[in-house]
Amino acid sequence: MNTRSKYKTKQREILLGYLETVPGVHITASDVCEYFKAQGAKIGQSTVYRQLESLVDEGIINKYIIDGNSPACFEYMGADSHEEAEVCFHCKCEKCGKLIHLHCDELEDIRVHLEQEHHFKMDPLRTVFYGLCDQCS
Amino acid sequence: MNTRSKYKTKQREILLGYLETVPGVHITASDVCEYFKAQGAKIGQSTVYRQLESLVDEGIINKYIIDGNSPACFEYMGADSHEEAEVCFHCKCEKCGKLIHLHCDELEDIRVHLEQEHHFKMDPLRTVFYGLCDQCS
DNA sequence: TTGCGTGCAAAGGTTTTGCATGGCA
DNA sequence: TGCCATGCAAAACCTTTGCACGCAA
Repeated sequence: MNTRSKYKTKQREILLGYLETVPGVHITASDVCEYFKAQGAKIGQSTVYRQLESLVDEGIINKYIIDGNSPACFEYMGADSHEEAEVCFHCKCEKCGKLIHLHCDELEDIRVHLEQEHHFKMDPLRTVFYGLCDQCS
Repeated sequence: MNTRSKYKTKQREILLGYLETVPGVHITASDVCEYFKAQGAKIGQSTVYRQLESLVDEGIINKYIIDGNSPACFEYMGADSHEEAEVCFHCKCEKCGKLIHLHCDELEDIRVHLEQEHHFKMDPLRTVFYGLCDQCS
């Protein structure tokens, strides 16, 4: 998975450094671009997209597609994430659009249940629970 | 949910008539446009998008986003899906696109769990489990 | 030196929107 | 008649791509 040859460029270092400061937070590509701009670092958006894609391939960050029109979200998983890191589930409020991420054993159970009883390998990265959040319901 | 006032326009009727002929098949917005073109019916793409959105709101069709860049898929769920019928969960295979309908108590439990423990009112009509089906995994 | 990474600009494709017109109730 | 739906075109949006240059190893 991370056998691909990788140069250690300045851009990659800055990006990784930033992501490490926001673990468990959802970041969009344009968030990253704006952070770079605020830092005075001039980095093309193509580079941002390409680096993010690489980091996803390497398993260092995860990519979430919450809904088709809003931009994809990325989340730092830690450099050691290939070691069975904690899985995260997502709930999206249909009214206010808030995104909630849950770390919950009970939800983990249903993944096992789906696989064992229904032979369906659920992908937590892609699955989003839609509904109404606390305030909106 | 389906209290919204709705005119019964010709375009809506044709669209619904088409969708009913392809239950369990995933259709894109441009598929619909091409179907209309083949039928000789001149219907703007804005109308297609707006009608599809309405039908999703009414629970008559479901919308699936397989990946952020390819177009969204729609699927006919049946006109009676809003009648508190049996609650049905959906699993979508990311590889072959197959859609699986599940009636399962254990899945029903997580809905209760999400509401009681996490104060999140999950919407089963909208929520789709993404992953790999039996054959594809 | 090799060839991957970068940056800019432009393209790509899907979906949304503004506004005048048409059609349902 | 009142209001919603339609249609056209243009815009918006995120993301990808082509190509020349720069930089890591």
